[in-house]
Amino acid sequence: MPDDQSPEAQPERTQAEREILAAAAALFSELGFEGASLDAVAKRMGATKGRVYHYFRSKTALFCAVYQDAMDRLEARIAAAAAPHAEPAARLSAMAAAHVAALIEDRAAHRVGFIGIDAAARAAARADDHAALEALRRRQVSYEARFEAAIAAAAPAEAAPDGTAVKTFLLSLNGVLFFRAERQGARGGQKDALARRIARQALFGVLASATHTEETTKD
Amino acid sequence: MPDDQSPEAQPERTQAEREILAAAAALFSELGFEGASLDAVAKRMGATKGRVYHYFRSKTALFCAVYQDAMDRLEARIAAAAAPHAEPAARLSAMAAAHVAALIEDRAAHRVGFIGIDAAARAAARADDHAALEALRRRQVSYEARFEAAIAAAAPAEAAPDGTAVKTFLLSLNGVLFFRAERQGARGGQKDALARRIARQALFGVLASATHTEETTKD
DNA sequence: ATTGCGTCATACCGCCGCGTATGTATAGCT
DNA sequence: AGCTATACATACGCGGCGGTATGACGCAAT
Repeated sequence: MPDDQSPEAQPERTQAEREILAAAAALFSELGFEGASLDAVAKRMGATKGRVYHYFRSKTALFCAVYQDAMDRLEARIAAAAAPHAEPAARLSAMAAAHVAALIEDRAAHRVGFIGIDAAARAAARADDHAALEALRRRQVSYEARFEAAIAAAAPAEAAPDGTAVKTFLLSLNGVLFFRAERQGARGGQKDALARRIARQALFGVLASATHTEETTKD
Repeated sequence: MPDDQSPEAQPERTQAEREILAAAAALFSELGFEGASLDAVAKRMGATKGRVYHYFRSKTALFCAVYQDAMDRLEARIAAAAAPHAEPAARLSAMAAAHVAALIEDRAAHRVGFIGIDAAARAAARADDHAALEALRRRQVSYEARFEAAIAAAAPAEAAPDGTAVKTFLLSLNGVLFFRAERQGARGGQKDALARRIARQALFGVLASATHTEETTKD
């Protein structure tokens, strides 16, 4: 079995590859996986489809490359943000803020993965494309598991949030991907402040809701 | 000018229409607007495309009908849930729980509107389709404004949540649409309990986060 | 019986988009 | 100078899908 699907070893991208990936991320983000045609991706770079197919086997492979690079950068940032904190609550807070900040920058690539991965899986014909998409899904799951563990560590031991609460928490963080890109041109400090505000709101939700659970059952 | 686009007066749907709408809601929800073909919708009912086009002008019109009916039911439930409560906090809590409960049932139709409305707008060619989609968007906005007002009424007056907090709150509620349909076959009581838990988590997030705002700015 | 209308099914057109096959220009190597 | 590999552009095949045109079948009214 060839190990050409090694999910970690992506030594470097060519400038030509990065240009294609940037155009693909932008168009996949705007129009979705099915809505964005490879001709449109190529035209965005002033090129034609032959160039895209020279570097990527299929539309699905291009999709996977976009999201895989985004996950590389995201995981690096999360690891860097979580490392200096030993206190569980501070760790979780830093992770959440770093997660949202990473989504704000790199917005296009993360919209791609969050919204279009199902569509890509349906359109995939080749077996290796399916395998690459499945690897990406597993990577999403393991990434979310890291947050689940951080939440469990930060929450009071007698009232750990359940799976639904964790999913709701993560969706609150990922909600920035759906915000209209109107105020996209904010300063770096603005973005960090926005990320921290969203992270705090989501954190209050999980922790507080789990603390005194099943109290106000009646309206 | 004919007033056949009256957004409120939908006297009744035929049985044949309801069957088409149900099939369309299911397929649009599973495959998205672009991924679901009208042939597939028809085949799901054991019919052909001619039947669909006999009752709906276009694919976009079918899409709009699905979501419009769902919004009719949703707004009716919200109004019924909010009516008996005069206390702002209780009102908001009841509205949020009713919203999530309505999304859990009617899941397919609401996934359609939440996920596929942009794709439908891009694919729309006819002018009346664009007008119908625009009306649906305005309806979404006015619906969310109702929650925004309810939040402002329930929050302490000196710290009203801003637009970002409100959007994050609504996305937390709408997160159920993204949950995998694995545990879909839950009892009615289970669904209500799930809806209340999600609503409580989202509520704790907005209100608590807004109350002592900008406190833990540093990690 | 005939006419007309509602209710579909069937057949077909046109377009678009993925993928491929082929040509071409440039750079590097010998 | 030739030979080869890289890096594209161009052109085409082919299937799928939205939309339309046409026809068939039943039923109700006359």
